[in-house]
Amino acid sequence: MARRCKGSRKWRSDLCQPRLSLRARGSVLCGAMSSFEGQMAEYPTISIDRFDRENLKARAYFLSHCHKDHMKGLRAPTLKRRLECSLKVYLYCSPVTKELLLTSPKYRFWEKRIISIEIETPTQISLVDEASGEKEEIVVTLLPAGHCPGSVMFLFQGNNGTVLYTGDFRLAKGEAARMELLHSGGRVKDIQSVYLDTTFCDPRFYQIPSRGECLSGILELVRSWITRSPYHVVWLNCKAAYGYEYLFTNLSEELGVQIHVDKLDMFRNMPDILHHLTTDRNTQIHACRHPKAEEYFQWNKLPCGITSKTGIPLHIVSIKPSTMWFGERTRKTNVIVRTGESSYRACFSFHSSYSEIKDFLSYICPVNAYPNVIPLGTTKDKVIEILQPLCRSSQSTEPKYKPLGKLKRARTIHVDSEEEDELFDDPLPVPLRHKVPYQLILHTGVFSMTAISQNQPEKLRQSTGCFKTESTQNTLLSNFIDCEESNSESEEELEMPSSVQEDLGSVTLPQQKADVDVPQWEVFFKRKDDTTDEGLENFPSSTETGGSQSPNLFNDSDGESTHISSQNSSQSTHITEQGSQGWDSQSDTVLLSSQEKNGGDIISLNKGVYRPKTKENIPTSQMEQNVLCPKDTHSDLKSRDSEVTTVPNTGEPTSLSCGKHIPEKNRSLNLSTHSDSQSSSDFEIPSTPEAELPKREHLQYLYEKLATVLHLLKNPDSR
DNA sequence: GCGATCAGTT
DNA sequence: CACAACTGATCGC
Repeated sequence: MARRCKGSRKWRSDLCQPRLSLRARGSVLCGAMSSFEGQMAEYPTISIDRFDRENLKARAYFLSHCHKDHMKGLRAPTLKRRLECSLKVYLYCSPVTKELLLTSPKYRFWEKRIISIEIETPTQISLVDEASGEKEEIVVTLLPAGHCPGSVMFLFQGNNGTVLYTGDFRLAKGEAARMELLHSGGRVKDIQSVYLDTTFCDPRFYQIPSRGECLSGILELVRSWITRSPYHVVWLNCKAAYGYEYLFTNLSEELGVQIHVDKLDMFRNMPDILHHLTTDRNTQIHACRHPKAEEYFQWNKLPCGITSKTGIPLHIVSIKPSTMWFGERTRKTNVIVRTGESSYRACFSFHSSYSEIKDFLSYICPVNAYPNVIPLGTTKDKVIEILQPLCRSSQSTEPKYKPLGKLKRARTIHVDSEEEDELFDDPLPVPLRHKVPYQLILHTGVFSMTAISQNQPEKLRQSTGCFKTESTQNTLLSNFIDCEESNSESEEELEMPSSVQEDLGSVTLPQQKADVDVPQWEVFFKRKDDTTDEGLENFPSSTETGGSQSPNLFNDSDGESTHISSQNSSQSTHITEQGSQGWDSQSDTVLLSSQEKNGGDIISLNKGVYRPKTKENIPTSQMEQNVLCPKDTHSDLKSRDSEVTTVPNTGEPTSLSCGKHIPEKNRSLNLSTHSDSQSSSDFEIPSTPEAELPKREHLQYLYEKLATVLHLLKNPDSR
C-alpha cells in the first residue's frame, strides 16, 4: 500500500539563501551561472528555474533541480503573495527535488502547491489564465539530467511544438540515445528548440574525465590513506550543494565507511543515500563543512572540530573535488592532482564537457538551440556559433534519421572519446521498436494513459529493468541495490521482482495527494554494474609502502610508481606532486590518470534509482479504454509514442500515465505497492528503448569484423 | 530587519 | 581553474 510519509519534515539549515546571479535583461556576458531568464519562446506562459520579474505572471512553474542559482525568486514575498491569490498556480518538479526543497523551512510554504512528477512519465498539464479563463494544454516529461539528486530536463510538447529545457546536466556520450522518451517511432523526436546547459560549451573544456574515472581515482586515493591506520582520515572539501551524493555513497559502499556530514535529514526518505552518511564524527571520511574549514585544516583539525581520536592525533588529507578538463587531443586524463603536503584536487564535474554537449545536441538535432549559460571568458555569439551547426537548419533539409543505437546501452568497448561508437553505429540492423498499445485510464479528473505490453517480463528485462538485475549479479556493489529496503520503510516494500518493479514505475500520477506519501527512494546513484567491475579493476591496487605521510599511491616518484591509470600505461603519468608553477591540466604534475579507454563507461554510477517507491497513486481500477491519447493534446502529442499523463484543470495533474510494458494485472499490483518503478534516478539512464540484445548472427558478424580489423592493424602487411 | 545586488573567496 | 555557495558591504523598503 502506498505509504505515507513518515516523519515530518523538519529540517535544517538552509539550502536556501538567495543567491544571485545574473543580470537581467538580455545581458549577454554572464558568469558561469545560468542566465536563462525563465521563459521559453514557444511557451511563454510557463516559467522554469526563475521565479522573479516576468516570471511572476506564469501559469505554472517548473524547477529542474535544487541549486540556488535555479531558484531565484522562489521564496520571495512577491511570489508567495501571488500564490495566495492564484490558486491554480503550481510548481512542478521531480519527487526528489520536491523532497529536498520542502526539507528547508524557507520553502515550506510551497508544500501544498508543489506537484511532483515521476521521471519519464509524460504528464499533461492545463495552463489556465485565471483572469481570462484561457486554457492551454501542455505535456511535460521529466528526463534524468545527471547533475544532482532530483535533477531533470523538461521535455514539453504542445501546440507550439516540442521543446527541451535541459536544466543543468551531465550526460555521457550516447546517453541521449538511450532515453526512450526522447524518441518516437524509433527515432529522435522532432524537437523545435533546446534550451541548453552550456556551462562548458567552449573547446577548452573539450573533455572531462567520466564519472567512473573520477570516482575510481578518488576511491583509490581515499582507500590508500584510510587503510593505513584508524587515525588516517580524509576530508572531502565539497561545496555546499547537492551533487556529491554519488561520490559519498560509492566511497561508503566500497570502503565500508560512512561519510560524516553536517546534515542529512533531507535524505531521510532516501535510504540509499542516507545509509552511507552519518552525523557521527567518529569516522574516517568527512565531508563536513565549516566557514573556517581551511584554517582548521592547517591546524590539522577537521571542520567538525575533531583533531584526534582517543588522544592520538589524526593524519588528515584533504581532497577537493573540482572540474578538470582536457583538450581535444590530450590523451592525459589525470583525475587526481596533489596540491600540497596533504592536499589533493580530484576531478569532479556536475556538467557535461564540450564534447558531451556537442554529442547531446547533435543527437537531438533541434531546429534551434539556445544557451542557458555563457561560460566565463566567452560570449553568447561564440556559443551560438558552436551550437548552430549542430542544429537542423545547418544540416541537410532532411530531418536526421537516427536510429537508436542498439549496443549503446551496454557499451563496454570503449575506444576513445570521440568517435568511439563507430563500430556499433553502423549498419547493423536496428531493431524496430515495438509499439505498445496504450490505455487511457480516466477517472475523475485524472487521465492515466497506460501502455500495455504484451511481453513484459522479457522485454523489460532487456530494455529497462536490466540494471538492477545485472548489477546484482555482476558486482560487488550489489548490495547497494538492495538498500532500498530500509528498515523503517520496509513495511511497504514490495515483493515484486525488481525487474517488474522497475518497469512499472514509469507510470505514475503526479498528483498532489501522491505526495502525501513520502516516497521512499530506492537506490540512489548506484553504480551501474555492468561496467563497474572493470573500472575498479583497472586500478592497480595501492601499494602499502607506509612511511610517508602521503598516501602510498603517490609515494614513489620514480621507478614504478603506482599510478592509477589504467590501460594505457604509456600515457599514465607518474605520481608526482603538483609543481610549484601551479596547476596545469596538461602538466606532468598529475598524480593519477584515469583510464582512457574505458572512459566513461567503466563505472556507471547513477544507476541509482531514486524513485519513490511508495508513491503510487494510481488506482488501476479506473476504467480503461484503449485510447492512445488524451483528448486535446496537440497532434504531436498524440503520436503513439507519447504516453501522457494529464493534469486537471484544477491545476492538479491528471496523470495520464502510461504504464509501459506492463501487463495490466501486474500494473495494478504495482501501483498499489511500489509503483514507482523505474523512473530513473538522476543519473540513471534507461536503457535503449527497443534495443534488443544483438542476435547471435549479428554478434558473430561483429566479432568477425572486429577480428579482421584487429588483425589488419597488427599485421599491416598481411593484406 | 529583510531582501536584492555587488564584490570577493573558496 | 571556471562549481555553487558563502560572507560581507551597501542600498532600499
